[in-house]
Amino acid sequence: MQQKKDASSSSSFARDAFAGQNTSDRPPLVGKEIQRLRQEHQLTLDELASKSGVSKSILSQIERDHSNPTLSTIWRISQALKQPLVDMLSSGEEKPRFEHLKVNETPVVSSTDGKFVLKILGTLGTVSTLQWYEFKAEEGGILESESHGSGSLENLTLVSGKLLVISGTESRELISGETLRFLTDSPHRLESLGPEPAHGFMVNLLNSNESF
Amino acid sequence: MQQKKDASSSSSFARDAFAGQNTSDRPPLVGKEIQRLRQEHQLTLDELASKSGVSKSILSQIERDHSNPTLSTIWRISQALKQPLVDMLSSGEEKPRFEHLKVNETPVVSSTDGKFVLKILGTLGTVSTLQWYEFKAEEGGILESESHGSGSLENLTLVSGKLLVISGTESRELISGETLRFLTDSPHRLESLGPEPAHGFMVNLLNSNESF
DNA sequence: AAATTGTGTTCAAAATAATGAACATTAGTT
DNA sequence: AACTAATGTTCATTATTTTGAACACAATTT
Repeated sequence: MQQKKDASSSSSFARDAFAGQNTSDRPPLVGKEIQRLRQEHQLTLDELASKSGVSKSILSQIERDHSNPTLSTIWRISQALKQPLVDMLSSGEEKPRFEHLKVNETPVVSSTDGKFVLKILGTLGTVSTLQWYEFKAEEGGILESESHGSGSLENLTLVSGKLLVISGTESRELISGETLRFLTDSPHRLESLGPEPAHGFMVNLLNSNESF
Repeated sequence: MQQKKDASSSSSFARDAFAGQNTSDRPPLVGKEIQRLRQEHQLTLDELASKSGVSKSILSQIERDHSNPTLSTIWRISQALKQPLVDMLSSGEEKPRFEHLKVNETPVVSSTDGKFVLKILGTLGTVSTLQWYEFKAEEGGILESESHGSGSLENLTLVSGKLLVISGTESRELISGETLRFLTDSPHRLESLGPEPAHGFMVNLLNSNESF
């Protein structure tokens, strides 16, 4: 279907009015940043076009935030400008100093029987993979996990209750206040021994070397 | 112009064969990561579709890397999953290149009056620098810290009590069950507001060079 | 000043991302 | 097993991005 695109007033992507600032309720505006980088490298649109393989015309539009670029387009531009893709996006995106997760916003994972509940407190996937959780498990609650990959490490700290940890053929019993680190390169299992519910904190370091 | 899109063999975006790993000569494959996050939040495609405003069908294709999403599409998904856009992209992207790691500067954690107690649960200094703690602070307990370096991030989860967090000029009040992440590239301060003692977990990512 | 060259913008056409509905598949019940 | 409900995939259509060529404009040269 053919339609006007560039006419100044009729683009459904028109956010020209906001071009100055990202108010965090819209996708980041990458135009300014791309233009800045291009000029920093002293490239013309033509030159960047041939370096990146992205057409000159769309570059022009992207720089003016008249187009909503595709992931692959952004990526090709970032390559040509030797700039980590992520930096290009984050520059325009305002970085909230605080990220405040309210109680009901914290993602929760629970075992099939609902007796073992994990609250996902945070993740970091950039370098190696890191995730941390708060867990609560009533008596008998069981959490079974597959291997997290070779070199992966799990760190448990028990605040209250009693917890049985089995990894591979070995097992340990944790009591309140203790911390246990163990390899999770094989299936493993946590079980709340009760009688009071197990409560604690878990930090997982996933070794993402090669596959994931 | 009309053309087949989804037929398994004929997409110009077809990189299915490479789906396992990003060799950094292609745009990042976000599918796996998006799917992981969606499942972590226990959402179905329908649910994520309505939360994000992105159609179910394109979500399905994006998760399988059969489509080359638009910036705004990725952004809407990241919003619905409460995940910084940048993290979603970087996870699949750059492999753990070895970046120059600064010497592990252990932060000076000063427990001013002894009312604020930090238990060091673990550290990881090899990759990026990571430390985690359990803390307990009776009413009025104050923890003041210097900057941990630019790009450093602190993650607090409060299990019980009430906590006031001040970083730079901003401040937040945390209540039981909430999580707060904030930049610690400037001096910051935690204060237990009581009356019951503040108890929680803290994860510090020091100078994790990637903006979050 | 006219011509030329360099640079960014717009146009019509082609490619493809996004949508909503229909379809397929699995999981759970009667 | 047959039905149903829930979830994911594919289809036909629509909306948009992307492209290459033509255009406009400014700066420099002759």
